[in-house]
Amino acid sequence: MTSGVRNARPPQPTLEMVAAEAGVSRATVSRVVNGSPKVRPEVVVSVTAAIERLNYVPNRAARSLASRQTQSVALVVPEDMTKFFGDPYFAAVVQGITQRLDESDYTLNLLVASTDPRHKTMRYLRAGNVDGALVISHHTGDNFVADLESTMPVVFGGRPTNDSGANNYFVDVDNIAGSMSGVQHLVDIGRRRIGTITGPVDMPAGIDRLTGFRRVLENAGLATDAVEHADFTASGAAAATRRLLERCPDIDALFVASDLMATGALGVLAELGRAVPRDIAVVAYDDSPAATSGPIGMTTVSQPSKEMGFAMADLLLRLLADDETVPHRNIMPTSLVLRESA
Amino acid sequence: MTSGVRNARPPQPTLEMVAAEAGVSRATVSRVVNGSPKVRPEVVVSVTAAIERLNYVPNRAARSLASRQTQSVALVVPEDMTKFFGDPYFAAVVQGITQRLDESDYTLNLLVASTDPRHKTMRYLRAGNVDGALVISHHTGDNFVADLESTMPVVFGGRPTNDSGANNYFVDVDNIAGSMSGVQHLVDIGRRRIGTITGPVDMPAGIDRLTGFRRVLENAGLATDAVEHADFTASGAAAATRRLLERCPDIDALFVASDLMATGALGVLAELGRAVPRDIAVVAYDDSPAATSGPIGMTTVSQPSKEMGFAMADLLLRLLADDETVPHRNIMPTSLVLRESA
DNA sequence: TTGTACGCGTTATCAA
DNA sequence: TTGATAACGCGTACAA
Repeated sequence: MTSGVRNARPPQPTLEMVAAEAGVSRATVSRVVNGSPKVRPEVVVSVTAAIERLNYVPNRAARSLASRQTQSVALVVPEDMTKFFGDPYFAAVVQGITQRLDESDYTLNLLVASTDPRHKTMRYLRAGNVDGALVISHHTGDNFVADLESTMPVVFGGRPTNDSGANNYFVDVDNIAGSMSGVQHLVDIGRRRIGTITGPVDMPAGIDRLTGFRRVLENAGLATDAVEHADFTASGAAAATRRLLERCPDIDALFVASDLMATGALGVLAELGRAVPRDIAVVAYDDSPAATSGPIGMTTVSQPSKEMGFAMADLLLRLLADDETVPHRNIMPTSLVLRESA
Repeated sequence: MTSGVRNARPPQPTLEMVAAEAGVSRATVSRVVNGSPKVRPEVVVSVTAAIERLNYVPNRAARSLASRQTQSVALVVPEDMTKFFGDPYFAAVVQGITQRLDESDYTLNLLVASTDPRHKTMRYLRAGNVDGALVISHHTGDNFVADLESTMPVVFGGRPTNDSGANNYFVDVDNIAGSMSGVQHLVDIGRRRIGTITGPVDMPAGIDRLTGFRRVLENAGLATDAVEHADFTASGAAAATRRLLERCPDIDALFVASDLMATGALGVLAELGRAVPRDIAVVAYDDSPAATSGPIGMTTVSQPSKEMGFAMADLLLRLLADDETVPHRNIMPTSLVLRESA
């Protein structure tokens, strides 16, 4: 009932207190905490007991200040929250990352911000909050990454847009080959008027999947004009699909650059009474949960999103451990998964 | 090309360096950085210039160690990643939280972990990484919160399960009243055999929404046996719906405790050829994007999820600022949104 | 194997 | 208004 009681929290125990409790020096306690081999077993036992008794947990700020490392890494996502939460692709990547990190002592800091990535986020990063960074979903305009790389090890998910120096570390799939396999399937089942809903053309994944689309159609001697751009969201894809059908009402197949966008496209097709796959066959990209959660299972280009997250984290951890043998790029395989939509 | 170059990153500038650059003492630079009013304007200018020149950013560990605060708060979610990313409810809450935090100097640390919330997460929290914590989606078994509260200010999203002391701070809606409004609507439109798919019964939101369901039916003199429990996931709800329809094939209405679960239920109903709302009217809960993204718009109990996140963050920030006037609970309003499903 | 002593980069308390 | 100087809690040479 007394006001002010709220802030009357007991101070956390310190190394000093544990040392006193165990009757040794701070240094010895520190050694025990950090698992140094050169401590007498009996001392380890008594110190450990003291730690338990006091419920001691090392202070991270002090530890980080002294050791010059934080034992945590950041995942930087230059998108807004709704996009981040809306696309199952991100969920899969994050899962893979945390899975790898859970095997280590590192913790993850999620930095989702399109609004002002260069200021608040960069400040946070440069303030020594993390030892390294993972960057996914970056766009051509995101030049903050250059600054970042001069500060700490960085691993990209997806080929960086500024990969000129080829000194970047990244995990990716061959988006061109992936989309080619999907579009080729549409050709193989006899479709001749094929359209596409692309991702943003300021992102490698958007560009490359469009390139694959064009390449297949050119090889097959088909028209490549049925193209509409979207933004990797369901609503954006829905609008793009409407535009495309208005401009090219005769298409008999559609390659959509992500599962999430395909849900939007399929919604419009259903609304307009175009039967899938009979009237229009649809191939998507990702093989995320979105591919199977709708009324009609999507034929889609499967990429190992979760494994990519895992690989990114693994790469970064090895970088942080000064592993000299890590390869700069890790290109993972895609495969076409056949379901109902095509 | 030289190996080892990777780690040749320039050291971050320190207060000391800025002081030398500006020709003043560390203390003065510190004052400028922290916006102290008692520094000569001309000195402020020259120090600021030096800071710019050196691209200085204060080291957080050192600052945190000295000031005994971190300027960051945690959002603790005792669920696994898939659940967290799968439910739009969480997205909305996180959005609200970040929105409030963006107006402040605090940053957010997301801690999502059902696997081992008491060990790694609690350790992280107790290591002084954050000044306060937000807890959402907590279950009866989550007794780690007691420890947490003895360490730092905590604000809950949803009435805490151990709210005996009534000393907790939380933001919530009246789940009983909310669900009552939804179920009453089903009664009002003439439905007489009403079932429900509940949330987990170890969570207040699950329990209370079930209580509201029972209360309305009892008031109306209707049977309350058509109840199946689920876990706030689409697939869990789908399975529960199948069980319910097998046991009570005669139901003409269904109250589902969340929008996400309703997507699962609606899928099963469609699959089984039960027309909605004609054969079975459906009322859901949340009014998240999931309520309008499917083929049939959901009639649902709307709760201000984003605003709740905002309010939680606001409450915590005021607690951290030693605001004595903050109320312990903030109960926000719900409203029934009528769409096609009922 | 253990303890002493210094340094990590800031904040905060004094004097000046 | 400014500048020494002592914390803050921990890691780690170095010495014992």
